[in-house]
Amino acid sequence: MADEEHEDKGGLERILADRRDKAAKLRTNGLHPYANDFHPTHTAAHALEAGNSLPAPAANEPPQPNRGLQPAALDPPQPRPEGRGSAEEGGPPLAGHAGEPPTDAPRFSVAGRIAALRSFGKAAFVKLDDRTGRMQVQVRRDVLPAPDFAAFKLAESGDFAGVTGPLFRTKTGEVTILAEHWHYLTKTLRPPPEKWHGLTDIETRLRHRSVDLFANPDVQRLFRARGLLVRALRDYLDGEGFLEVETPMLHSVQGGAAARPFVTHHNALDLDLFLRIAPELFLKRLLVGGLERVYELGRCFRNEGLSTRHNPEFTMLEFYEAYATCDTVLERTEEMLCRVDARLLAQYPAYAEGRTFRLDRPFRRLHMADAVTERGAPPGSLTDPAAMDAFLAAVHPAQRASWEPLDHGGRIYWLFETLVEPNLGPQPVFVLGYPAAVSPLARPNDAAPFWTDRFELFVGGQELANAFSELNDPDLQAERFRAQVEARRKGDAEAMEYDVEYVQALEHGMPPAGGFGLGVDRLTMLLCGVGSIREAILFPLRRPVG
RNA sequence: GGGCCGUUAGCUCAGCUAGGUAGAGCAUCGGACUUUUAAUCCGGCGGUCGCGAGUUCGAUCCUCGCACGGCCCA
Repeated sequence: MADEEHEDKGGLERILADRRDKAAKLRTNGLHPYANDFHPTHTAAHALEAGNSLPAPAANEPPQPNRGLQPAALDPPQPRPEGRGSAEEGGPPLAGHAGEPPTDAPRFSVAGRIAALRSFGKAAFVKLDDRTGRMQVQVRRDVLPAPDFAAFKLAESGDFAGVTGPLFRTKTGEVTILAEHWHYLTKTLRPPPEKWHGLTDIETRLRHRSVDLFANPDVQRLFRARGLLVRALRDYLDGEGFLEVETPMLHSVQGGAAARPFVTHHNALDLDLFLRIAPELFLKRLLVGGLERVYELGRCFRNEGLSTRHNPEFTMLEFYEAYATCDTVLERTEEMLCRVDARLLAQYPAYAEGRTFRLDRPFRRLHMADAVTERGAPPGSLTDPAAMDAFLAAVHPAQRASWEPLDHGGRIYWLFETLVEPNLGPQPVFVLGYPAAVSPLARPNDAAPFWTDRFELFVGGQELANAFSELNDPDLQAERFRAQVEARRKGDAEAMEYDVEYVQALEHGMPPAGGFGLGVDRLTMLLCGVGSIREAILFPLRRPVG
């Protein structure tokens, strides 16, 4: 059949043709190669739990634990009556092997993708993967009806199938379904990746995430963990009385962060729009409106380069809380992160291994002014621009081009980024007190208005969160916007635009508030030990093929 | 933008500092096999060696350029 018709064809082409032939043969046998008429009664994990009460095999070799995916969130095991499933009692054995189920044993219907298939001619072992794990199935010609066995013979790894039958333990102790019914569900045309090494090439993995997910259990686990993290963040904030909201992603004014935006166009209005770089200015309008505690978890877009830490679209959490301050937000940050991490580790304890940091409260606090002077900046340079200029000229002449255009506050922040940030170490640390010059939306410190009440949280040496007491003085905000506009005029493409409507909203009165922003992709990277943001995003931006 | 490394069968990789137009394992196909755990055994099929130039009698291999990717730096 296939081998003769297609023997002149090359590798992949041949494989596709052979598999299409099998699909055609299924149809010839009256079976649908893309059937959708099988209803599983159990997941793999549930069936395995049920099988745990089966007696261990009598064989000499010690029982082995079941292999396969770590089950995801599931109900606890159901207690089962004693004595069920024993090979020594019940109906007549189906064949001469130990550990076989009695005829009155309960039946389990499980469906999934064939992850492995070991055939012995008249019998076979099959591994079925579903969302909860991996279930072993034994297929035997003396058990299956003849049409089912014929259908099974056309199965290969990657296909989807459903089986029904009782549970038993193999001689090695693995809980297994003895298939009394084999139901073909989906024929796959493309072969799955190599069964031992899997799919490892990062480029292929990202371009074919669908394959990556079913071929690499770690990847599926990572995205389940990410989903859990997102849920835990929501649960925490919901529990604290925050309202989840959705604000525009299409902005007509660029603001809320220092970043270059994507530009798009609305045809009907003939209007250029920006994809949002941050939701901040809309969320704070909601405080003016009286919502008091709001958060948004959603996508932001920044037109920047790609790196192991940057994807042009990324997920950010921002929350705003009336009557909160930088200090109370800091406390909340510790609490939220510790609680979220505890939920992660309760379900996926392995993510604690290999960490270089511990989320133990309280996190270290470090004032930027102290951090910079500890690294050699003369204390006087923090208050005296001339002293700062002299210090930079003496110590960092080679980087003059990068610090010279900056104002005094900008130079302090430059020193922080240059001297301190690379040496923060892996443990969590709150860096407190940012110059107002680099914090156009933050409230100035009452005692020293050159500074703002702001912090950034660094963990694993990476910036994770940013928060501050919000600036709600409309006139001062207007002044800050004017400075941003001036910076844009001088060529700073990341500076904000003057947001007239936002200032007007502040003129209606925004309650004093604290605000917070967190990179969800980075949180995932950090807590799950992933080195690249591309790994933590299901479909990171790639250059199109061709 | 700069430096280094990579691109060989559907997948994972050898081969490249001996230049003689390709190998292994898995998958797949044919055969054997009713307790496997990367099953085993026997026999097949499968490749414009990333793309384009150059050197050479001859290039997967050497040289140059390009594309794509990875890591590091800015």
